[in-house]
Amino acid sequence: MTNTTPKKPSRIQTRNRRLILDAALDVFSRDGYGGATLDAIAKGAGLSKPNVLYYFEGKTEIYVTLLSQLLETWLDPLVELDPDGDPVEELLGYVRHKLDMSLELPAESKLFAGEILKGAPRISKYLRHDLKPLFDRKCHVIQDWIDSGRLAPVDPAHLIFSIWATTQHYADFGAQVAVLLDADDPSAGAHAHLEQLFRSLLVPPLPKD
Amino acid sequence: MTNTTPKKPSRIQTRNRRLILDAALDVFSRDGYGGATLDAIAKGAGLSKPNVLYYFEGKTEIYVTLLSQLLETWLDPLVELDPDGDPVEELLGYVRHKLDMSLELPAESKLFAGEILKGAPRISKYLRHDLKPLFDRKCHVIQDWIDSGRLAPVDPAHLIFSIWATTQHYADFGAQVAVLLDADDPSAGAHAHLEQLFRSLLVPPLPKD
DNA sequence: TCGTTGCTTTACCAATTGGTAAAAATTTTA
DNA sequence: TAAAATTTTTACCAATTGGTAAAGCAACGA
Repeated sequence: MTNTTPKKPSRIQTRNRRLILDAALDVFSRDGYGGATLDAIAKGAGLSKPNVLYYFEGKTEIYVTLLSQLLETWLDPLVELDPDGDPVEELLGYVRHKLDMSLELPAESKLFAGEILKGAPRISKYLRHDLKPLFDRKCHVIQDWIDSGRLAPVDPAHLIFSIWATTQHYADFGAQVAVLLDADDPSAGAHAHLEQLFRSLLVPPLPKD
Repeated sequence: MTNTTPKKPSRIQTRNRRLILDAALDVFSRDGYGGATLDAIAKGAGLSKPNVLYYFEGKTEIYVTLLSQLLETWLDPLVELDPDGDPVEELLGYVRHKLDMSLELPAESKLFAGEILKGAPRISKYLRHDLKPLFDRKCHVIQDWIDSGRLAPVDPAHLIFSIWATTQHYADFGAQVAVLLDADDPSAGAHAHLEQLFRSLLVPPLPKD
């Protein structure tokens, strides 16, 4: 009875794979896939390059592992969108949650953005298999809310795009925001503005009947 | 009387520099600065690598030239925001213009996005010297509109961020949009949605008195 | 204590990269 | 047309890169 999943990882394996992935997040998000080097990752992890390659088959495997693990965390707030909650509050809560993630985990957001920017060559299958079904499900939820008159009639897909775009902007374009904004911390202003933006869009025109 | 700007460029110079910059736009926007190679650019331009280096001092100079030229084009619609026009229509026109640019020139948008994503290490001075003053000026215009009651009270800076984020999303995250959207062409839906999004935000609560 | 297994290091390599030197070819100018 | 200037090619290089081979070292069960 040969086991395909080769044993369970040792303590050292767990620790070092973690070290490598943490360092890789820094390097990949700063330099992009093409600009990142195994040496930089190894140095960041405090390991030698061949030692890094003992834990991962190559640069690409590190990158893909990182991204696919990331995708889960990243989609979690969308999963939590509750069909039984109050539509406007559910969506505004999602906006808040997404914005907080962008402000607190900019490296993760940037890593993902960089991959999409280049056409998602290495994670398009994850997009299709994980993201797309979830996206469709949530579009349907939003459409139901609209049909029941508890949400202004909007295009669900484009609404989600807008939420993603506006929230991630503070992470992905953080360098630009920092230059343009005199206040050092954009978070308060961003929260207030996005609340206003999406509330004015989403509140249904007439009371619930 | 020695001239610092060394003569005017010959016809060949003009043509080949154009060829190189066009090819570089493709390569840099696809592979990022780190992933791009001079060989790829040279091949794209139909020139040999040393020949490319006859026209530009190095990879970095090509990249910076491209970005600084691009910045001008990219900021042009913002320049055109007219203080004497109707506030809501001016801003919605800006949204439309910006969205059209993203849909029609995705490579340019991606190149710029990639640079900002990495912290704008090579164009931060352009951001400070060109973008920031323009940005401040236009924030002031918007604030005046608000103060005169012709625009809903919004944070001008964050409003501009939202416009940039939502419009550029269709270029920068085009790969993701393509996977998620069943319709092949997002442009119609995007235009309608952004019109709705920003109109509902910007229309002032009360008539002009 | 010995051997097996898992982890790490040293030394290395082939390919690619940005860039150069200088000759050759071409175009322009006188 | 001949000289001068410009453009292009050929041949090359040092540095970096992703990756490998294999020996050394550590841990652990029998």
